[in-house]
Amino acid sequence: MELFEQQEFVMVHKSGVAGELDYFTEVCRRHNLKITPQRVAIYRILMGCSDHPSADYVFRIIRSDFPNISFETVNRSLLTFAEIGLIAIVESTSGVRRFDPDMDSHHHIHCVKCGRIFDFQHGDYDCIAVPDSLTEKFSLVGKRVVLHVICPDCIKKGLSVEPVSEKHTSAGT
Amino acid sequence: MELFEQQEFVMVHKSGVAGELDYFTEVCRRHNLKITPQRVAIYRILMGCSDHPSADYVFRIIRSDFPNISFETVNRSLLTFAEIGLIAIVESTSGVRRFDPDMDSHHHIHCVKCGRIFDFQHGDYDCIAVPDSLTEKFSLVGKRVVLHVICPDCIKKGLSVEPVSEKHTSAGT
DNA sequence: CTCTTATTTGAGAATATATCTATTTTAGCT
DNA sequence: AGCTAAAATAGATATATTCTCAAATAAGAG
Repeated sequence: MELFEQQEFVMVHKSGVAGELDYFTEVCRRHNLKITPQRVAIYRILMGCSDHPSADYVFRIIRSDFPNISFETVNRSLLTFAEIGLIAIVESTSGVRRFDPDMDSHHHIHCVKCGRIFDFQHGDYDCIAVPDSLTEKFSLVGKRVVLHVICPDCIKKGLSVEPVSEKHTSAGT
Repeated sequence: MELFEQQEFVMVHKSGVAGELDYFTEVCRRHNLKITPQRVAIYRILMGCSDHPSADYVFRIIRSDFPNISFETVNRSLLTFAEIGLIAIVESTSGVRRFDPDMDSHHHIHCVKCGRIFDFQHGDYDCIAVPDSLTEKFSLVGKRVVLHVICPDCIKKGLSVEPVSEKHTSAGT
């Protein structure tokens, strides 16, 4: 499962609802991964997400179509997808691993109270320069700005609110 | 445990080995937290870390001095310290919560292969502007640039290396 | 279209991580 | 020294992730 070569191909034909599955198929082929119904279903769900689903979230959604699928399959597929660059793993502070189906350049807002993560676009941030001293040592895969905030909901709730458990609260963004 | 007011005080007298415990004491007092031997020991360990320890890491270290301390105490103390702004919780992709004893402005390099997190300083990044449209809605607590890379070790190890388990591998940075 | 094989799936157990509860201990005040 | 609210502890529980291996199957070969 090579990770190095993926970058040059990313976004070849990702646009359009029809093209998404072609893209998925192509990337899987390139990495000698079989196209299974489970993987297709998982990928479809990811493409319908505008937030940052956890494995558990995907698992719960997919079960309505696919009652026998195992959590293990969902989780392993997500990790595999991340390895071949179909999706990303989001940096988070909540202790639950979250995935990001959006591979276009974007940035994140983390609420330090509730752990929610919001996406935002900002052209200025897309083109920040990375020092040569770093690119000499590290192979750069991506970059992003992360803002730590207290979100409007948590501001409303006031100062003494504990972070909520994210168990079973949709994808938790 | 108020989170809002902390910013203005950060770095009041943090410099110097001697000053660190004074600072700790002062912040605890301000938040009506008791100065217990356990908390002091945990804070000392944090101040000796140049990386991003997990609760488990701190727990294992502290046990050599403090054989009876419980994991619960360590974990709760770390969360408390984060709440009062003595340390930060680091965004990570490994599924293990990590803490950052360094509260000065700095940025992170995440290895997407092994999950290690490296700190770096870069003046240009410290002063990136945050759009008004965001600060109007969100209460800004901090900001940072996160670079996603493959680290030198993982480059050396080649393409087909799986992410290593971080169980018992020091603090895992 | 069928055979073959390496990959993938799924069930259950194991491990890792984090939190809760109830009880005992103690820091810090008087 | 005594009091009291806060904190520490042990143990149980909840949550999240990974492992193991037998059974199922995608995809290429014939």
